[in-house]
Amino acid sequence: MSASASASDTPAKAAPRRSFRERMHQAREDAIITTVNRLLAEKGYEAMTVDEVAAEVGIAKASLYKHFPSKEDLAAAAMVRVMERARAFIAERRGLSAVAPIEQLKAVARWTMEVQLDGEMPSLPSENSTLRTALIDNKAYMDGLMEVSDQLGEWIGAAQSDGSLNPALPPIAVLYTLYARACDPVLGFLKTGGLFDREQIVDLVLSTCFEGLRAR
Amino acid sequence: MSASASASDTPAKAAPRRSFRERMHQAREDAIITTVNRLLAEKGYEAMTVDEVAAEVGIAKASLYKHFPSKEDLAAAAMVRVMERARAFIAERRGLSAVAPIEQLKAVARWTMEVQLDGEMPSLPSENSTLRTALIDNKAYMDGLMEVSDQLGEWIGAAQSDGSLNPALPPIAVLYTLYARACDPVLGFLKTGGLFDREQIVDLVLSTCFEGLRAR
DNA sequence: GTCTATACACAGATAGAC
DNA sequence: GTCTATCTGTGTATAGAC
Repeated sequence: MSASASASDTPAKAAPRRSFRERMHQAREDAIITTVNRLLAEKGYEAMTVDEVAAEVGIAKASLYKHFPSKEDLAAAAMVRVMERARAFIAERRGLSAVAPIEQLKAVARWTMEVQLDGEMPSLPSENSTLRTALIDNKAYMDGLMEVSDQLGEWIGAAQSDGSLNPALPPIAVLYTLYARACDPVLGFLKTGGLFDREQIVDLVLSTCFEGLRAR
Repeated sequence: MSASASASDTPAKAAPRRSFRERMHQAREDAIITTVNRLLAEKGYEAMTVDEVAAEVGIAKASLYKHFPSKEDLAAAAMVRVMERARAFIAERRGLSAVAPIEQLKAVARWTMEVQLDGEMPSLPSENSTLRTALIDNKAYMDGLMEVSDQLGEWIGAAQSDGSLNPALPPIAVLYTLYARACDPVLGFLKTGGLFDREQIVDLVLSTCFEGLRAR
């Protein structure tokens, strides 16, 4: 209804102009999600406050609520975006068909750990949080999770078939182990220690993950 | 001053009677810590409320604050007790001098994971929480942590010397990797999946930890 | 030391003007 | 959609009687 109020736009340019506004809108929401993402990575869902988010983004709290109806949706949006990034990364790797499956899995684990080290991995408090249930009801998140899991599952199966990945391990356990790298506290511990640089830390944890602690 | 008000006690029995009261006091605090421990494991520090603790223990919130001056102290007490349990476990294992060092490390990792699976491992939110700083100022906790780390460090060094543990890994990285088993989300994931029983889960994660994902 | 009742602060969420 | 101002619930912590 109010859409035709300012209908004096030239028909040819109507679409671009609305597109521009939507781009602005999208950019604002992107900035919000980026902030939420960082805060979620730093302090977790419970400790993050909406006031804080609004302050860091530089807008009023009420404005935030025009974009996202609740704190849960705010956090869920951040989780969805990370899942999208993961999907994009995997889709890109998928093109490299010459790479061995186990190397693909290592690449994904490495990417996950780098994201966490960069403070961009919103770690959800492992057990029963209100956020958990919200995510389960979030179609975008669950779809992304399923797609990522499917692709990883393929690589896991292939790696077990070609003998590079331990065939005795249930694929689901391997999948969970890879996901767990996203919130592995060892990365933060080693980073705080200050003895190793970013690449060394990732290499170390990647080694313990795939090669194990025991000598070979 | 008021201590001598009811000084009609027979001198011989004075100590036992005060001991009894202290036992009651200790038992109450133990019950509190047990509840805190469980809630901390279930929902984490931020999500746990003092009201909840009081309700589950079955006493008034004000009474709780007579035992522990703040929520942080409450949580810290639970962390200290777990650390004490770890120290006790390690001290016990220390007596088994015939056991290979790497088996000692595995035993500790196994114990840690079992405690977590039993919902008795209060996982502190990995990053900067108010609880973290409180623990650093807690002498009992830090002393326990140091002692545990020292003993594990000895076993790690011995295991690397006898060639069972990968000598290329920095001991500190091994230590952190073992500590990380206390909050490994893979345990909970596999438990929720319902496909494996408790022992299978522990064996699986212990295997991925020491043997790695890659085939040997 | 235990209770009931309450102070105090702050978080999530809204109202309503512009 | 953005703002200021506010409502409402809830959480930590205390007061004060017993």
